Amino acid sequence: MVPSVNSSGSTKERILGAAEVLFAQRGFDGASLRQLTTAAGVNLAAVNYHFGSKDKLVEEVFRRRLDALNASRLAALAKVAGQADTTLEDVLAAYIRPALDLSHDGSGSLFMRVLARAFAEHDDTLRQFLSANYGHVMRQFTAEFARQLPQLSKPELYWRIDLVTGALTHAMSGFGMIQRKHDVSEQVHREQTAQHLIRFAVAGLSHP
Amino acid sequence: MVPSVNSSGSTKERILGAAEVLFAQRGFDGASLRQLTTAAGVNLAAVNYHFGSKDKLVEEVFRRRLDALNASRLAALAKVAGQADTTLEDVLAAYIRPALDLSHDGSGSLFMRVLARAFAEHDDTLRQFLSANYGHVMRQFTAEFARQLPQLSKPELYWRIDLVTGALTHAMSGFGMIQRKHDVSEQVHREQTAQHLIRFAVAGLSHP
DNA sequence: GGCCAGTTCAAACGATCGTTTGAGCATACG
DNA sequence: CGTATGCTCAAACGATCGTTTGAACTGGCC
Repeated sequence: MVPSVNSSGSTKERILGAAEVLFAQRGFDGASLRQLTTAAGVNLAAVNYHFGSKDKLVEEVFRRRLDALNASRLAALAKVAGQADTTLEDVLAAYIRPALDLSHDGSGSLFMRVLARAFAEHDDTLRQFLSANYGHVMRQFTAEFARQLPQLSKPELYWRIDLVTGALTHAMSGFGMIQRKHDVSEQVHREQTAQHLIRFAVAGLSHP
Repeated sequence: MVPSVNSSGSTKERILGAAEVLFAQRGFDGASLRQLTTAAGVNLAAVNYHFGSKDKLVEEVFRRRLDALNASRLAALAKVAGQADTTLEDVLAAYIRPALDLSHDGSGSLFMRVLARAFAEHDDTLRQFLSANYGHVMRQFTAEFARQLPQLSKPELYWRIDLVTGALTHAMSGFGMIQRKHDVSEQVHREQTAQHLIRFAVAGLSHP
C-alpha cells in the first residue's frame, strides 16, 4: 500500500524520515515496521539494529525534531525573558515562531502532526518521555507567562496555557496538508499566520 | 491488566461502556477486543455478534453519544439562530454547553477524550463517517458564525472555527481526569468553566 | 415435553505484529 | 592474504490481533 522508496541519506536517516511520515498518517501503533522499512527502502531488521526497538525509534523521531525546536524556542525566549519592556506577545512569539518555521519546512512539515497525536494521548509512556526530556522548556515559558500575567492564580494560568498550547498544536498540525508555492506570497502568508496565531494566543491567555 | 468487570445493563451496553473507557485510554487500535470484552465481562465473540466488526463498534460508540450531543446543540442553536438580538456568545454557548454537560456526566466523561483522539487523526475513514453523519451540525453552526462575523472571508472564518473547535475539544477532553465532589461548588465551577470557554472562543473567533 | 430463535461460549482460524537469528557482504587494518 | 568489524539480508520466532465456527445454553410458545 505504501512502497515509495526513499533512497537518500543513510539507513538511519531514511528510517527516521519514513517513520515521521507514517506516524503522522497512521499513528504510532497503526504504522507497522514492515510498512515503515518498505517505504524507507531498508531491511525490516534495520530498525531493531539501529534503534533497538520500535519504542526507541519513536523517541528518536521526537528527539531529532524537538532538540532543534526547543533550542530555538529557548533561544528566542532568552532574548525577551526577564526584561522590563517585554510583552506577552513577545513571549508567545518565542514559543510559536520556531514551531511555525518547522511546520512550513519541507521535511519537517509532518512532525507537528506527529506531535499533535502524542498530545491527544493522555496516558502513555510517551508523555513521560516528553515531560522528562523537554519539560524544562515548558517550565521556563510558564514562569515567564506567570510574570506577564501576575493577576492569574496558578491553576488558572496552567489551565489557560494548556488550552492555548493545545489549540496551537492542533492548528499547526494541519499546515502540512496545504502545499503552497515557494514565492513571495508564501512568506507574506506565513507572517500573517504567525501574527494571527500570536494574537489568538494573547487573547486566549489574557482576555478576561 | 484491565479486568474490572462491569456487570450492569445488557451485553451491548456493557460492551459500549467498556469500549468508551478503553478507547479513551488506549486509542482505537491500542484497545483490543480481548481487553474490551474482558473488562465488559462478556465473551470475545459478542462484539462481532452484536456489532458485526470492531469498526462498526467504534461507529456505534460515537453514534450513541453524538446523537444526543448534536441534538442538544441543534436545539440550543435553533433558539438563537437567525434572530436579530443574538450575539456570538449565544451561538458559542449553544455549541459549548451541551458538550460541557456531557463531559461532566459520570458515564460520558470519557467520551470527549475519545472525540479528541478522532480529532487528531487526520486521514481515517472515521473522519468520513463523522463528516457524513454529523457534518450538517457543524454546517449550521458555521452558517450562523458567518452571520455573526460578516467581515471575515470564508477561508479565514473556516480557519478560525477549526482552531477554536480544536482547542475546545482538547480542553474538554481533559475534564474527565479531575474527579469533583457533587456539591454546590461543582455547579458553580461548571458555570465558571462554561463562561471561560465561551469567552475564550469569542476572543479566538473575533479578536482581530 | 418438543421445538425454535436468540444468545453465549470455548476453541480455533489465518493474518500480522515486533523481535531475533545466523549467514552473507562490504570495507579497513594487521 | 587473513581477519576483524559494521552492516544488510531472508527467514523464522512466539505473541497477539480481528474474526469465524459450531456446539451449548436460554427463554417462550405450541
